[in-house]
Amino acid sequence: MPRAATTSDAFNAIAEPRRRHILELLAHEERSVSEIAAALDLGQPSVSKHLQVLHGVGLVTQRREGRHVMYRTNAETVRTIHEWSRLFARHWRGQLRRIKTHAEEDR
Amino acid sequence: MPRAATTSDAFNAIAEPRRRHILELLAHEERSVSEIAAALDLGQPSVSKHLQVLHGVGLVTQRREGRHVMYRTNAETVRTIHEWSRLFARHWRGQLRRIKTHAEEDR
DNA sequence: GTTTTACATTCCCATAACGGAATAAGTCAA
DNA sequence: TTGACTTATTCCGTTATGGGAATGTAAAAC
Repeated sequence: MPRAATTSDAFNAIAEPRRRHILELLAHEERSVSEIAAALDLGQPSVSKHLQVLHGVGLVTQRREGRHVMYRTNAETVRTIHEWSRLFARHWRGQLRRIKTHAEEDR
Repeated sequence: MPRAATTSDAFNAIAEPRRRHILELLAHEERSVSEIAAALDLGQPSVSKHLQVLHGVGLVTQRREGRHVMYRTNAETVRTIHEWSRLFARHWRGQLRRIKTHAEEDR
């Protein structure tokens, strides 16, 4: 059995460093494909393909604006990752601080 | 250029669903390789290889106990994932609730 | 030392990835 | 319609994967 497809879920999609960069770039503002390619110094086909992967798992939204297609991070899906990793929050730092920081880190 | 190695960082290591299961299983208590294999219904070689990947990126710790090797999740490394995903917390839920929940979710 | 138990490490193969080049497809302007 | 521009989709070659079987290594029991 080979590795799971990058489009199988958000966890596989964010395994690629360039896709994480794209998500960071699109977190605050919409960008077109060519803008992303310029910002990350990548070829346009590569960027398009990365965006299809991200869109496939719901990590970005897509909106056509004339000839351009504007992409933006869908933070709600990133939240899936956040929630999963939060399962381990109870074990961050030593056991002593657990009670003290429980309210903030276990939230 | 192929996909990044599963051992390149924690993001790549947790892309595999079975490795996430292992981390969940080892979050609260140490387990030996054979116990993990039994719990997840996987072959021993597969489990060993997954554990090497997880250990390589610091997601689990390793301790020999006689013939057994005990593994346990290293939550501190999972925290890396948590912190990255937290970058997007500002965009969870609508803009209106942002101020109200800022203290808890942006922490 | 020999046997048993517990893990780790090959070897194998089918599958999928990534980037780049080339090409296709969709949109607007004249 | 033709042409310019922006994005999407093949096609290609290189590389890594995950599982199973077989094998290697390490530690305890006898």
